[in-house]
Amino acid sequence: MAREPLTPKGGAKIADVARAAGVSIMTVSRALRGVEGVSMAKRDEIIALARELRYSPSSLAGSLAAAHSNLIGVSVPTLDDAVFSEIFETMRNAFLRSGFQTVFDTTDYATHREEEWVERMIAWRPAGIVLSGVDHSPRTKRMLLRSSIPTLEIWSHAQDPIDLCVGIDHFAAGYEMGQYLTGLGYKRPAYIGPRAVYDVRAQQRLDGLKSAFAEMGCTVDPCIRMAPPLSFEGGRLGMQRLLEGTLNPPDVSSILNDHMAFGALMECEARGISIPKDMGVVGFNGLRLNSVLNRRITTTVTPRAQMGERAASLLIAKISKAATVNTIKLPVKIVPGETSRDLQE
Amino acid sequence: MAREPLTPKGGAKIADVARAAGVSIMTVSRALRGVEGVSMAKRDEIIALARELRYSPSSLAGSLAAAHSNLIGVSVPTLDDAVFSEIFETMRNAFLRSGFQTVFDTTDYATHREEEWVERMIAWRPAGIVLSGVDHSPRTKRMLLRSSIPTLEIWSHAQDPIDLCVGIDHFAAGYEMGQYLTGLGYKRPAYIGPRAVYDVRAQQRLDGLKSAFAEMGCTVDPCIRMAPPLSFEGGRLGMQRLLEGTLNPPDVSSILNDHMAFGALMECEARGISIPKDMGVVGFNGLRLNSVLNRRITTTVTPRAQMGERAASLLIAKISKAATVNTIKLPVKIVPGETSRDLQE
DNA sequence: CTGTTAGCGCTTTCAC
DNA sequence: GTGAAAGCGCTAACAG
Repeated sequence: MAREPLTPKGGAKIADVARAAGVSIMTVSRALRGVEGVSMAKRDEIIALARELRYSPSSLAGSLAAAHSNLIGVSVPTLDDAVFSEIFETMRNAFLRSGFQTVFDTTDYATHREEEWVERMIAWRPAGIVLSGVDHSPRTKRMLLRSSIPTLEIWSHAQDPIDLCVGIDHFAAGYEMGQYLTGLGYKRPAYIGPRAVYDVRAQQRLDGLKSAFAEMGCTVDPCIRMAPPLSFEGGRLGMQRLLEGTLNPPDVSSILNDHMAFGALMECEARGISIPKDMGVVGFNGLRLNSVLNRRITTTVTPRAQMGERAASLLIAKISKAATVNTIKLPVKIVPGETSRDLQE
Repeated sequence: MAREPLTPKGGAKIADVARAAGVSIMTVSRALRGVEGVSMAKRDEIIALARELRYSPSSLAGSLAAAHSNLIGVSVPTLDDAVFSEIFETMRNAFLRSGFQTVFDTTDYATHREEEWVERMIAWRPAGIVLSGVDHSPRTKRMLLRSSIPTLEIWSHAQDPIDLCVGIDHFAAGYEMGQYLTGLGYKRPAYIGPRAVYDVRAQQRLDGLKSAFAEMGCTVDPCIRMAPPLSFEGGRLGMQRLLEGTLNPPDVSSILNDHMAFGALMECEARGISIPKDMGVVGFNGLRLNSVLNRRITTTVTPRAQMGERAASLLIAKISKAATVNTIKLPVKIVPGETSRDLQE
């Protein structure tokens, strides 16, 4: 057994601390974990000694022996989108407060990447797993279900959650925006977004939008499909494509998110198209950028921070086997800006 | 020993697979890890059997026994800043390609949070650790040094790296921008950024800027110090404060990053201040937003993707004990936009 | 190519 | 309050 010891530079192990303190290994273990059953005096002495010996407990050994870890795995499609970095940040903070360590990966909206990640993650026996943004492969679902690891889906209010779910109703959000726009008198909407397979939630919103317009006998056309990154540049490029591809521009453009919508506005500005006079533009999410614009983009504000908060507490509750609901649906809010107007006026 | 087994739902362990295959545990271990020393036939059979039994290997047990894990810990100050999410994303991808799993946390620029994170991280005996954006506490350095875990500092070109380092020279970057601006004839610069203690790198850039202006007998004043989030809103608010606090506005404002600079531009627009006629504005980083603006912000482009790439390969090289350099300094590039002009013309 | 032995560093259980 | 024994699930080392 001549292999290098796992502990840094052959650093102190629990046995070394025990020897130094003249107590058993178990007493050290209890003292360091703050578990009942050690006299105050001994505890303090042991803690001081451990520090002196620069003892660093091995989470690997600890979790293996204890049959549970404090790891929580979180998967998001991308950090490129401000939405997911906000949701993620809130969750991570909440988990940290409860003593959990977040392990994390991005999937680029690819279900097979998510599947591989779930498999790797399960191998670490985490306390919980959070999935977001994409639909999951059947194998992903199966693995998760069998693992009996508490699992939470965030962002979309799933109709058929694996376990727990916190999110918004994307179809309804799209529908509401559609109603708002038809209410203003818009009749020839266009759409700029990702390819359908790429982002299921976006597609659900588009379906909602279409549905609302269909009630007024209108179709959403054209639907410009962009490749990632779906941010500023994608929006500008999308609008360029939209305008160049038609002789009869739409009266309103619904765009995947506020950042893309901003890019689109820049393209309009460059072409001398006046918004909202010549065309309406609406985004999605209510991102921070919007708050500094002198002419704000009409958008649907999503409750990202709240979502992260609620998701974290729901998952933590489940991990500690507290009884709770399984599903939370959060509301969105349409916030009119100066990129749309009432056509009847 | 009546505790619940760690394996999901009492799932199969390596011994179960061995029994089913009629071979020893070691043969299964070798077959599943793809290690030399198992006949093709047996290997395929074992793999099929493992799949059938839904065997999920425990990374906990595996890493403990093997005395190393495939975890890499990465700490960034914040994901709010597009810069760090880009660097992080590139690194994470590179690590993944090499079979490493990224564990991650944000520190909000707080050295004590970084210190706590490093302590937790070391407990997992990761293959490597990446630190970014902040100066480290003495205890953080000591822990890392003693742990003998390969450590890489990214973003800043540290003068005294713990181990490996990939970054830019922030002082030089600030100085270069200062020279560029004095060259254009600017004489009364102002600055909008974070508090000095908050972000050491930003302070270094400011020092460089000051230094260049000092050579022309000019001082950078006022320096507006904002609290986070240092994004769009912070920039707008900062410019508001700057303009309201003086009767004699600066001839150029150097702003922490492009997003803040954009916010500042919005404030100028609202007040009827024409940029660059009445005042110059420069940002930092060359963020994506800039690429869609019709009037781009003069900025310093930083090589984020390259930084992440180089950092990952350097750390991986060190982990596999390949000989390499310890430090890489990357160049930045000033890209003039339409928010500054030559005052001599 | 395959198996046996001896742990990795810690926590559980149970006895004192 | 404290300790001894018995693993957690896996891999390194060595012997065939």
